[in-house]
Amino acid sequence: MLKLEDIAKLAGVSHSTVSRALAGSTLVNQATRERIVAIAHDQGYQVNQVARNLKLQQTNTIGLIAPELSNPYYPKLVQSIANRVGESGYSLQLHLSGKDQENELDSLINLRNNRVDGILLVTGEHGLVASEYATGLHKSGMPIVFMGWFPGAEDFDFVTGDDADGACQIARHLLELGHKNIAIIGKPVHRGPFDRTSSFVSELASRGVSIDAEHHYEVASDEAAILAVRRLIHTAPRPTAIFAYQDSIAMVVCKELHAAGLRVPDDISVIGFDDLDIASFVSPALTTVGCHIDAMAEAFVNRLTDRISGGLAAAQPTDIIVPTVLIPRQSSGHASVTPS
Amino acid sequence: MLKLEDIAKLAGVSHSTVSRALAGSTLVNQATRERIVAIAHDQGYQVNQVARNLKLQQTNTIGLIAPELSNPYYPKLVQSIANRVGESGYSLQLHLSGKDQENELDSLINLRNNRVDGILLVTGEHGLVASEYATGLHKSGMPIVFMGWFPGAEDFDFVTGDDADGACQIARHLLELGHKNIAIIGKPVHRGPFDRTSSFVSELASRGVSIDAEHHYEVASDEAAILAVRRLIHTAPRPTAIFAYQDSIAMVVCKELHAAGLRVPDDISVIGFDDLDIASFVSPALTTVGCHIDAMAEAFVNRLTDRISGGLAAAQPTDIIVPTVLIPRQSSGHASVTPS
DNA sequence: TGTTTCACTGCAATCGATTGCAAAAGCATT
DNA sequence: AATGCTTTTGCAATCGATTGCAGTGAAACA
Repeated sequence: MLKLEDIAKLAGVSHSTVSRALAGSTLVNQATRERIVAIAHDQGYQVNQVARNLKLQQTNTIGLIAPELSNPYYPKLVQSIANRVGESGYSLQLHLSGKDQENELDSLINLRNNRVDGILLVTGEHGLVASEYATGLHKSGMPIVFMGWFPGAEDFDFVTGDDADGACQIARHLLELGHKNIAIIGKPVHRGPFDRTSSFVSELASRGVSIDAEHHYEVASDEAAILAVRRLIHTAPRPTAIFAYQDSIAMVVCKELHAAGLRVPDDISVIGFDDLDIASFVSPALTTVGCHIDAMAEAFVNRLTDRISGGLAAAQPTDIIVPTVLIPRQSSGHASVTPS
Repeated sequence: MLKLEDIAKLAGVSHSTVSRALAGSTLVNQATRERIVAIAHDQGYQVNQVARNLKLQQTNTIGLIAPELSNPYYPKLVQSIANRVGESGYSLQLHLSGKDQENELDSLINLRNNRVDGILLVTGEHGLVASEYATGLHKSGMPIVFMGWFPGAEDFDFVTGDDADGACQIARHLLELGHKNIAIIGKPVHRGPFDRTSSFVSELASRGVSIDAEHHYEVASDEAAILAVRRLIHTAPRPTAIFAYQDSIAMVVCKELHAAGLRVPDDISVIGFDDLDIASFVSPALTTVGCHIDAMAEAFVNRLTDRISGGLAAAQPTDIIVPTVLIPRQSSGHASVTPS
């Protein structure tokens, strides 16, 4: 592997001059520079980034920690992020923290040891698991931007979709369709000011509709969601609509309703959350809420690169809330008048 | 950020001794070593990998190039690979080469400049785009392992699923179900000895069934697949089964058949390829062929790490063929006797 | 011709680790 | 106490870049 020294010998100059020439410095004679550049090009010289990183104390690398790729929401996000990171001239070091984010701490340590210039941390359902270490790292000057909300997120830069508003939109959508008897299959997580379930409930409440306690489930797995559906459909009166915490649950719900001989949306409407690509493929296509994920990824990455370049060094941490929109498809319809 | 020198001062020894102590070398007195390790731990010292990488001429980083994450096949693969890479103690640098692998060359250059220890290159439909550069890089000693087949793949280590056998299994499955009038919606790519379409055709031929030319489409997009379906269903006699090149196409096909009022599998059977997670979610659940992706990822990563550690330095490039299995679900059934 | 100026170029330090080799220290043996 | 042998430690080179500072040479001016 060629180094500066080798090019220097060929050009009959010192390695310093080669370094300057390749960097396009005006400190080197134009003729000399062109000659050096030509030689370097001929020889296929490429800078050794490792050495460069050590000297410059920066790596042009951004670390990304995301929980997993099995949940189809994340690949979509990671794809967008990777594209933006690449466009910004950084390399991406990817760490999957695991479904329960159990590797989050290790990932952070690893990224720190590798001296990445900044970290994008996508928190999952468990919030910020390695919060102590992350806080220390952040305080010691490592730029970190979070995606998702967790208690204490306000101390950092973070980006999130406006899930609360999305949930309100769903609530209004269902009310407009005449639903009054609505069930929730949520998750046992609470995202504070961005919580889907509580926003949904309070929006309904503000319009005079309340959720029956036996129509409100918090499920931690697909299996639990199936059980919830089985119990829900035997309550009387049966709910005419189900709000599922996320598309992946909504899909399971639809499947189970179908298995039970109920038609969606004729007998029961189902609405999800996230706008997964698959949501439009299932039958019936899922009514859902989502936000423009590219916009979200762009805000995410830009905020980090701004922090890295120091332009925002002194600025207070801020949150970026990306709007969500309702995407009505086939799984939601008018409330059935006579639940059979 | 603390460095060896700092710990050395605190311990009253030289930085060399600290380095050795932390590496667990026996060249340092046990008592001294324990004292140093304790101090380093108290101070939260972590080695600077960048400096270490420069000195050791290795980065403990593996580069992964994959086309994209929009096609749901890749996230599944990337997840498995990332897990294996992590378990092996390497970091992962991810590059998405784009749907048409247009960034493949840039990604390779970047990985080389960052001196990754080895490269996992997942080729897409376009084969190896940056073949000249990749070949040169490989010859110059960079370990590279490929996933997927392309002309010339035999010169490298590569891993692939046994698509040819999978296609044969589909052929036999359809024959057993009594299908004789079968259509193909393939892709205009040819994967040589692992080609799905040609294996499918020849397996059928060897059992006395041939494909009508007007029942054989090569489509490059979902839209083209839809058009193909529209034309297929108006041919007489209408085919009783469709073999789709991949699950994502099969799903589109099902959707379009449904829209045309045809029932799957009662009127037409549909079989895909890849065993995407979604395949079991769509209705009807898709009969498909897949291989154990974890096994494939493991073989992929292990081969690379073996090359890196030099154990296989002299060994000839070899291919690893991962078996595929048929997964019969609901989208395939007995041939309809009287196509309406 | 001697001096000043300015455009280039090279020397050498630096980034933070690892490691061969030499030196020092410890200990036993005579 | 002198010698020899081990064990332990430190010096200094090295990895391959970047860059402040000093030095060179030529042109310009007196």
